[in-house]
Amino acid sequence: MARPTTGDKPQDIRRATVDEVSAVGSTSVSVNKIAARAGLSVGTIYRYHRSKDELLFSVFMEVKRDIHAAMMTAAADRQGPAARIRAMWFALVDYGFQAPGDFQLVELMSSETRVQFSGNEELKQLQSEVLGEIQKGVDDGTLVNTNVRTIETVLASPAITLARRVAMGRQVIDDDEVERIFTLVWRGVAADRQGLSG
Amino acid sequence: MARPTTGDKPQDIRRATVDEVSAVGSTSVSVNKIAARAGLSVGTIYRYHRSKDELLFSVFMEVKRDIHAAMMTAAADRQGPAARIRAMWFALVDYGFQAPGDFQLVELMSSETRVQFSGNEELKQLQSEVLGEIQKGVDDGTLVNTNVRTIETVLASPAITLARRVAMGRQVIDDDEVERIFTLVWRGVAADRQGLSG
DNA sequence: TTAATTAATGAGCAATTGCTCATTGTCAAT
DNA sequence: ATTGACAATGAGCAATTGCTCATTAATTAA
Repeated sequence: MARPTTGDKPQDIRRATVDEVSAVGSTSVSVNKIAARAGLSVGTIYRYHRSKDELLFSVFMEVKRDIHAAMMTAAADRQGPAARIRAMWFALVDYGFQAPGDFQLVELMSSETRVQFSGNEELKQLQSEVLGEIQKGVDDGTLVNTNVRTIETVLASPAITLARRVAMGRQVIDDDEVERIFTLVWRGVAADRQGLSG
Repeated sequence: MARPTTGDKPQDIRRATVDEVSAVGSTSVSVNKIAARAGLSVGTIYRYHRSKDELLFSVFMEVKRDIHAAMMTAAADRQGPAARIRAMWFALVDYGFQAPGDFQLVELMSSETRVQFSGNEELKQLQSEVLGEIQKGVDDGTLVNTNVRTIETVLASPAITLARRVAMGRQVIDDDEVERIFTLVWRGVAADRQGLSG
């Protein structure tokens, strides 16, 4: 008894938002242009989102969830902290390789001071799940016995750097380089040396 | 035989630009607001800079030079790659602590695909000086024998992450955390272990 | 004084922004 | 057919943008 939605508008909007943000930046992005890119009218965007801020934050959260899910799925069939963390790390980098725009959106929006960010419970939840995986590694002696956040910083930073480079198309990064970086990072955070070559 | 400039306008413009960019982002920044923040009129900005793009890029380059100089100065009186690289690393983090806005501007502008960036000779020069320092470490056996760019990525990424956190005021980072992070990173890139505790 | 030269101003223009809302399209039930 | 309900449209508004340029301020040389 109503006009049905044609196509998958939310998905179109998300795709257009990611494309536009990764093209012009998260702050100078324009709703009018997102609508044009999605092949929709502005009004339609405002049927699905209350404001520009809400639109950006909602797409940001979707992407965050996807990245988190990719990491957790990769870890799912691995046994033990070493294999799980390695799988999560490569999943993170891989996500950046396959969806550079998604990654750039997250990066750009994280570089801003947004009230919505600090204090968001779901965001905290995702973060603590990752820290939990690291904690297991510390507990069983796989990882060096230090602050989990410290370890997380050392692990995540190069992964983010790598993914960002791909997102910017600045340079091509081959699998060997990714492997080399993980090797160095793992040397740093692993408690003992497991098959290292000077 | 002409009206003299009063005050240091270029410096006022730089400060206002850094503040405005770190407040609203590099793409949505407005020349009108920079002028207002600097206590100048728009026209004056355009006496010193040809366009908005040129203004942003010129301030970006100034900051880049400052950061580079801080690293090189810190390394100047150190002997040997280990001490020099350590000094450079802490100088980089320290810069981010003391001038968060500067750091945020560099970060935000580097996250964009700007034609001016790739192909800029001065930028390449700064980068190659840093890589040269690392190369010395590889040559004399201090650092692990792998690609210098790989080592640079592993070293720089957490430093950038740290500085960004400070820039965003997201959390307070004490000296111990900085030291802990450097310890882990150095474990990763150093050829042998020098006084490490599991 | 007067002329020449440069510094600095800020009203204002064309273009673009986020967002609204009157209108039209499309379905199910009557 | 007609009606009620929702989906989707896009012209248009008030505000803001990057930038211009006619004007004024401040100085020295003649």
